[in-house]
Amino acid sequence: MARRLNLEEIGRRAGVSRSTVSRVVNDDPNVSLKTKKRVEAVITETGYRPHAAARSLALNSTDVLGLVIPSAVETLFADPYFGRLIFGISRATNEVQMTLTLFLFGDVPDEESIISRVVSPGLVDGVIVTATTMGDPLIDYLRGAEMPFVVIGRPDDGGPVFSVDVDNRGGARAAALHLANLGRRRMALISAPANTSAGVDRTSGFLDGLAESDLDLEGRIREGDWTEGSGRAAMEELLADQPDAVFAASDRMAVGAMSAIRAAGLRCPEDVGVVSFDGLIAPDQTSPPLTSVVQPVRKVGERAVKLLKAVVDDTVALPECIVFPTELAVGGSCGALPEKVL
Amino acid sequence: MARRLNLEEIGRRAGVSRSTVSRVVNDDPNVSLKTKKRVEAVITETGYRPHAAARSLALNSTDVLGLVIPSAVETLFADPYFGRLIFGISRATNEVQMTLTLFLFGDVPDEESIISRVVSPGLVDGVIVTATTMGDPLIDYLRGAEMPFVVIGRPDDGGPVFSVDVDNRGGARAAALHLANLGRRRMALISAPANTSAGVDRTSGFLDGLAESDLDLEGRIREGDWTEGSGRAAMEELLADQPDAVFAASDRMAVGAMSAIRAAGLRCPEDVGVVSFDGLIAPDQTSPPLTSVVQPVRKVGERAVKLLKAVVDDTVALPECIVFPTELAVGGSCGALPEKVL
DNA sequence: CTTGCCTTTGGGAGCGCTCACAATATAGAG
DNA sequence: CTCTATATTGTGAGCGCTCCCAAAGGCAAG
Repeated sequence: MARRLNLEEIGRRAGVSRSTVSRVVNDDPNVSLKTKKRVEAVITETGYRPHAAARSLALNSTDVLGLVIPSAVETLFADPYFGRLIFGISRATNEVQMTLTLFLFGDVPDEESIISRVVSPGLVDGVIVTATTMGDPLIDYLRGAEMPFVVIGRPDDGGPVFSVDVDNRGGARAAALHLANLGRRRMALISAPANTSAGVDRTSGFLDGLAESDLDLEGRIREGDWTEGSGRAAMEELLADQPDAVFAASDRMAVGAMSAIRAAGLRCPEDVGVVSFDGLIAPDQTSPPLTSVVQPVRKVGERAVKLLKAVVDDTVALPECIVFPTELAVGGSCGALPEKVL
Repeated sequence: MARRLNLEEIGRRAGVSRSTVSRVVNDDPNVSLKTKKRVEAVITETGYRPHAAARSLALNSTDVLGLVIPSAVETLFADPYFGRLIFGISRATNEVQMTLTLFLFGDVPDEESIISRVVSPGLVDGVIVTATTMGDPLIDYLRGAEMPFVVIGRPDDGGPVFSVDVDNRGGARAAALHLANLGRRRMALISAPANTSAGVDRTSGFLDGLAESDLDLEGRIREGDWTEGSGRAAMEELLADQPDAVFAASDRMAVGAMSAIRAAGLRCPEDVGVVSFDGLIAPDQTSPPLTSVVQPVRKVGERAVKLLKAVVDDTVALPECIVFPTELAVGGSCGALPEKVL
């Protein structure tokens, strides 16, 4: 009665052997049509489903991918970026008929136990790592455990890894050039944490663009922590230096900056132009709509999954770094009229 | 050389049997200290980690929980609710030393393949289901597959299920009473989708509160879809009826409503008071700060995990429905002075 | 020295699956 | 009708782990 449903049992009921049932389940063409029908009937009737763990053990492959976010403090999660990324990765994972498991680090005590699960064999076939900070030991753990992985972002050290990133530097540079073209001269920067590759790249890209325009920050720079609150605080300080434009390294920080500008009785874009990075805020969510460097978050997620699958299947030769271009989406916050979009 | 690391191999190197190594790995006290040390040394030295799938097969338990969100359209994901919920669940899962896998339904083609994975044995020990719509067949699939599950929200039909919910009805009622106490008389409602239990409960709770105050909506009701845009559109329509207050069934919709109020040249709270549900928006993110019915999202997630674990471990008798209370957090948007908080 | 008890260790079987290969059935050609 | 070639099915072994029980070792009491 309480006999566990397995290949043997299905075979018994259909009058065939375990192998034949296995063939049917796995769409092996070497089964006669008649047998196949019979077995399929029994499977539907019993509601049999193969045991995933047994399959994983035999195949030494789980069809599960992991997504590791080592610095998932709750505030960080308020950023729409992660929702979007998780969504994109999840979709792509579904598309290749795999399952996604999530490793979010809360506080330090978790860490060790999570890492040990991440790298333990037989749980996931490979992992996507994102939001790492410079010098994060996780990468080395993964290497040591021979767990296939793909990094979203730019890996910190020179070691060869597979990675998917966006052109943070180019995007930030475009933001600077755009503001310079609009005649802004006293620009300010709300940068992202310098212990992340995105933070570093966006800052240096913005400085590149300024330099090309013969401009300089002259100290009008504050580091935020991706949050709206930090953007607001940074802007409040920066306003003392009377900038005529500000580049915030993330949408959330830009929203904070805009509220600080408004609170100071200044107008955006007339008094202070704002350009941000991410492109995740819908035009009708801020007024004026944010001009932002758009990064293709979903594409990044999808590409990361495809790349990881290739790494797992060993169908890719050398570590490759894929970099997606970014694009400036002009709203009203920078002072350009939407009609004047290049 | 390329000998796979397993219990047998570790045992060979430590001069003991696979059973002894297993005992060491699982902290079985029946091992002499000397042996234990020796085995542990080999384990550290080799970086051995037990094979999760093999373990799962032998134990018939995976230590993995699933989180199923069957209606994860991308827009839905823009709501801070899900980020918060996923975070809470993830933390709680880590705390009990388990792993979380995510089943997000994208579009319909995914569905079947995802469901079949959700209910397939050996992948997860149980699942938490949230954001279901009325009549979602998923619940029946889970029942049929004998997969332990816990629903977040109120299950649609009468069938006995384990569930964790918040007091949507009581919270919405409190919102109505609060506004009525402040002297508002022409209230409007931006409701959440009527095919969700939260939508239904928040609407009926609000109506309860109005009735107790001898008030009526008189048709000033529009259904939103949780998004900011839908809140804005709903408010634009409702303004024609000149309401003096509005209750939006979610924070996001309230933010949309506030922007519609502002766009119409009206003031909040003076002309139209606003109360929302969720309590996920920081006070400094809107001006004036939102008065909102706070639901303990993280607690809900944590409780769901604990309950599911109890169901999986079979340490709980009858299906129980846990309902968390909600609490009105008074900001400025309703017209009450923060000092006047009851 | 023997006996019995408790601690510690080892070996067999089995979890449900896949794979390789052997065995059988089927069919077509001679 | 026999013989091979091919299509189809069954069997054994093994993936790495846990559990159960038997075997071995240690120790104190008789």
